[in-house]
Amino acid sequence: MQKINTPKKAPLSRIQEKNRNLILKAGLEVFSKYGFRGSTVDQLANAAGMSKPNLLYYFPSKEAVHVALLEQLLENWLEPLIELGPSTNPIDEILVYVKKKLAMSRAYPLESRLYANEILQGAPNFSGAIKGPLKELVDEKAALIQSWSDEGKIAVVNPYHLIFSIWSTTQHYADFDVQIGGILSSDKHEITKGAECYLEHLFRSTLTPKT
Amino acid sequence: MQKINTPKKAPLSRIQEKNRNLILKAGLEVFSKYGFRGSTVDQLANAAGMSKPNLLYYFPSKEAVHVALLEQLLENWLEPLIELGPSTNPIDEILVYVKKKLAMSRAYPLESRLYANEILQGAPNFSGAIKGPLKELVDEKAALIQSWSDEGKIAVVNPYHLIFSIWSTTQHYADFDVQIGGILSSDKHEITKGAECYLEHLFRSTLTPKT
DNA sequence: TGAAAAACAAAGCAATTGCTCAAAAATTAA
DNA sequence: TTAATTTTTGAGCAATTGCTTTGTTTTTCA
Repeated sequence: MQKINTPKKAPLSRIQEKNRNLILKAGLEVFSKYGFRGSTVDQLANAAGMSKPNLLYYFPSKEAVHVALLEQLLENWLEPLIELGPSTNPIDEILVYVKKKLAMSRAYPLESRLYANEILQGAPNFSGAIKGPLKELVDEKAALIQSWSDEGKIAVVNPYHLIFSIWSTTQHYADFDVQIGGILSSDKHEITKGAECYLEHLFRSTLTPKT
Repeated sequence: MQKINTPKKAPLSRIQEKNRNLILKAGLEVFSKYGFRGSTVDQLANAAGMSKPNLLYYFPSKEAVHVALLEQLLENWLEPLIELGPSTNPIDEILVYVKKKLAMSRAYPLESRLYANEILQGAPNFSGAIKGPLKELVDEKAALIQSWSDEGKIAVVNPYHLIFSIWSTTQHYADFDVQIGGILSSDKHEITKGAECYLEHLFRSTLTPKT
């Protein structure tokens, strides 16, 4: 099959590459903090260190920056779940997924908040991705988890709600960061260690079958 | 001690009562969907069914509506946790709390999203409440849970992270509603039942001490 | 080196923002 | 009824919004 449908893809000069990245980085900072409607092109341009018309020279509109960010986000978001696969030790396999998600919350809190903002506002630019690739992937992995459950290798749990609880507990440390920091006085590293230890216990005891 | 510090508290006429409530209801709808910065006074006035100047006759500014909502929110928010108290059966006591939180997510999704929006944006109008009343309450309940843990009545868990995981898993069903609805095809009632059943298992197995 | 192309930004556009003003309408109290 | 008070709004304010126009500067490459 030939690359027929690829629209003319000018190969991006060095300076284009650099500026697009600056803009996307700025967009991540601003959109993740204020949401799409609460962010302004002025803020984006300031954060990117360039003039407003120059920003709009690289992206046709504020929305285009947002969409580009969301598209890029989806890949990273799906990746750890994609890696969840058949294993002789399903419990550990799932726990590895939990730890990857927690590590991502810690390494990419802005991305997590960008995602949370988009979903909170009704996913106006993301509902396609949710009902498409995301749903497909989750269905596939839920079936895998269900089979482990059927074989008695893990406890009987609803695989969808299991996945939701993994998402919510791990992302919570990024999205509700301010709240957690206000309640716990420990430093970030301490919190992450506590979270990892707790979540390990939480999901291990849930997944371990009753003998 | 006399009520000396009470500022002049005009007792609100019937019409004031009605219109303030209309505005707060409108504010809940709009702010929970778009966040503070993404919402406009026009939207508020429209949703409240009154003219813009009339809305600003009852609240001095857009921010005043937002603050009033957040203040009201804090009480409802704390209530279920306040009710968590000494019990001969700590595990069930905690599970009751989980169910109350889940029920609140289902009954008041807009409130949950309003709260999530505020935290996501760095809690500009809420950090006082977090570091004050919220932290105090959580500290108190964490100590209670810790004592149960020390006495061997529940498993050894970090009580703070336990509470965070209860918050995150239950609120997830309100805040990420759109995502869940996109992945699960079941109706709302079915989802809530599944969630309740799953969370019961999740926290019961986590809290049950190893014999 | 020089001409074509790409990158940039000052100024400005109509529309929208949060909010005010002045005056009209509705309600209340005498 | 009438006068005082409360409630409501059309019009409009300066500032900000997303984006364009227009032209200048910089880079590319022959």
